[in-house]
Amino acid sequence: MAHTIKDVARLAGVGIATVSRVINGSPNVLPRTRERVLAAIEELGYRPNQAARQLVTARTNTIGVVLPFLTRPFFVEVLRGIEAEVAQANYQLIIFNVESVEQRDRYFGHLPFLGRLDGLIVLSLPLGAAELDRLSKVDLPVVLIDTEAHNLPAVVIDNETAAQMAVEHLIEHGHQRIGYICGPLYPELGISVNRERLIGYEAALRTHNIEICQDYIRASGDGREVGRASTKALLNLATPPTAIFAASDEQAFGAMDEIQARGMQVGQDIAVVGFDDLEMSSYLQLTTVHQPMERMGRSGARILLDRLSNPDQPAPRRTVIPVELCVRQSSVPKS
Amino acid sequence: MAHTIKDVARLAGVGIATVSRVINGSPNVLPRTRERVLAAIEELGYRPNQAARQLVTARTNTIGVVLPFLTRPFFVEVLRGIEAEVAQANYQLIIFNVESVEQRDRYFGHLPFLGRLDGLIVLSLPLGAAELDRLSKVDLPVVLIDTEAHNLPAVVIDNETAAQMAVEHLIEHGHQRIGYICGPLYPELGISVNRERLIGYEAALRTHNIEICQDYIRASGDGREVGRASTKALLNLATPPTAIFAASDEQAFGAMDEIQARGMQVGQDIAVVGFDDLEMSSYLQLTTVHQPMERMGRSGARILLDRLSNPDQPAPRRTVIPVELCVRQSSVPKS
DNA sequence: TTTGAGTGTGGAAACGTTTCCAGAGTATAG
DNA sequence: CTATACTCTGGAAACGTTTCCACACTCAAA
Repeated sequence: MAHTIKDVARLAGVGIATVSRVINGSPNVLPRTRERVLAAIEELGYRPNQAARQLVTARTNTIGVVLPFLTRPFFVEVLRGIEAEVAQANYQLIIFNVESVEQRDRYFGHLPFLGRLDGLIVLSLPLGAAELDRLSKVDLPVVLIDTEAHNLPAVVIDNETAAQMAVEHLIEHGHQRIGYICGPLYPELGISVNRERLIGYEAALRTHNIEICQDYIRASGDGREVGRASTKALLNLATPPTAIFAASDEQAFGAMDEIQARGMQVGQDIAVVGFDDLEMSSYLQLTTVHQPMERMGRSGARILLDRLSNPDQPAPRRTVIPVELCVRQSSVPKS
Repeated sequence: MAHTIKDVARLAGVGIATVSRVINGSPNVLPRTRERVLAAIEELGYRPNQAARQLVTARTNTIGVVLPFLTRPFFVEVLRGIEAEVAQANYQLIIFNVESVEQRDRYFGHLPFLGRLDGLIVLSLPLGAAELDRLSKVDLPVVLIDTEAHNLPAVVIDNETAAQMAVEHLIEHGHQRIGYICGPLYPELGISVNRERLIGYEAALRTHNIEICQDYIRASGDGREVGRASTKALLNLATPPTAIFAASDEQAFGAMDEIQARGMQVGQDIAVVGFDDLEMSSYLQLTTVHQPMERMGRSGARILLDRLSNPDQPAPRRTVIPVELCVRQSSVPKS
């Protein structure tokens, strides 16, 4: 059986309160007393029981993160940032992976993490009125990343402006017929980036008095293969676009696959711009909007941690992380 | 303030012990009593305090996973399998990401998770004598995935045999000069797959009386770019290999990059075989050893969970997950 | 010397559960 | 009608901490 604080107290010849003070770094302990206690702790290999500690302090030193599709690079990179920041602050990180509507509803319906968490990060998942309502009732500090909701602190990028920037880059390089490929505009889990980026795409065209052609907009599914299929459809049009803006790098990879499979040159014959800047994108020379994913994770985690150590101070309502366009050969071929 | 079991008991007009019995599904409760209690729980929105529960039961309902490089696809896929299985069993999952030797030593030196976990999964990280010693002292159930250690249950694949199979596939298709590219044989964290796969590579050659040429073996770093560099070195040899076996798909992608950059055809001019079977590998038509990553995660998690619910029954010492070779055009061009 | 503040310490209450134990009630067998 | 067994229930102990409170002591000021 593991030792308790009483064993330590007895061995050190002090009271349990003093041991507790030593453990928690209270200043009011005589140096020689502290040393005796530390020696006893060392000798017994004593470890404070976390459950007992939590029970009395009502803190768990744990934060949770709910995220969709643990497997997709974007979410993993953000998670990595969160993990780094959380570990550094000596908190634990519990993850809840959501891959279906039922799972999401299970988590937000039952809130199974309720007693176990000091705070929660929700990544990319939009929260509906029901979820917000339930969350607000239990007063658990929440921070959102890559999604927004009334009144909750959020770390986001400006998808509209970023997309507009990407499309304007294409326009500046002489393109007038620009396709947009993305995943479903209204996906099951309600993730809205594809919609927001569509708005930016349309804004760029409108600004330059280019007519918006519905045939150039293909919103179907996620992933590389679907991106390739969408591109195939675009290139089979009577008047195909000369440039393609993809709402994700994975889709853009698919576009490049299709272009190359047709014996055409990416950048030369058809320009491609993506969104995310995955590790592979620079290898493939894909022009893309760089999202600082790890930084978004760190930023969100930090906001939550700050709020935990400083409960009265309000968290910043909305933190916009700047993005930038990485211009590579897929849109501007080397001369 | 949140309600306690006492509030529920008072409202339902029963004792706290009865409420506890209802919560924990004890059979000896009169149906109408149970209903009164459930109604009270519902009305108050009562949730049992986890810390109090843990304190008295000495169980946390949480398992931890220590894994390196949260960002690499292989580890993420395995983690996903673990998460799925753990969530299904109504356990929480705490993750500890290790990206440096210091971090690993911090985790295994202090075992900061000690009081918070019912069990631990170690993914891919080899454990030294010191770590094993410490772990055995604290009697925390441990399961290893993709790594092995004296006496601890482990879920692994047979890297040697798998590599041998991959190389023999190349030999059968007429290749005699076969290169092997991989990450460092003795990396910082001690991960040993590259070494094991090298042994399989050598065994295949030896079996077919092919001389092992040290120039054909390039162990440098991880990732796609390094794979490309290794391939460049191989192809610049006076007598370059006609086939390349890469210890990871990421490395194989780099090899394909370099081959294509030289205007040669993958599969036609140089054959490439990888290891992992990432999502992208089928798109790129890469022949590769398929590792059922998610399944490995699930399998390891299940072994741990079984052991937790059944402490006396010994866990299977070594579970070997079968792998298979996925033959695609990178080694056998379509005719 | 007395007062007062300040420092170091220990005992005990409190946190919210689970579970042991005992008791009340009911049904069954002798 | 009593003895026995079984079911349902409630009180209270126990889990291992933190923290409140009280006490003893030291030292400086009055």
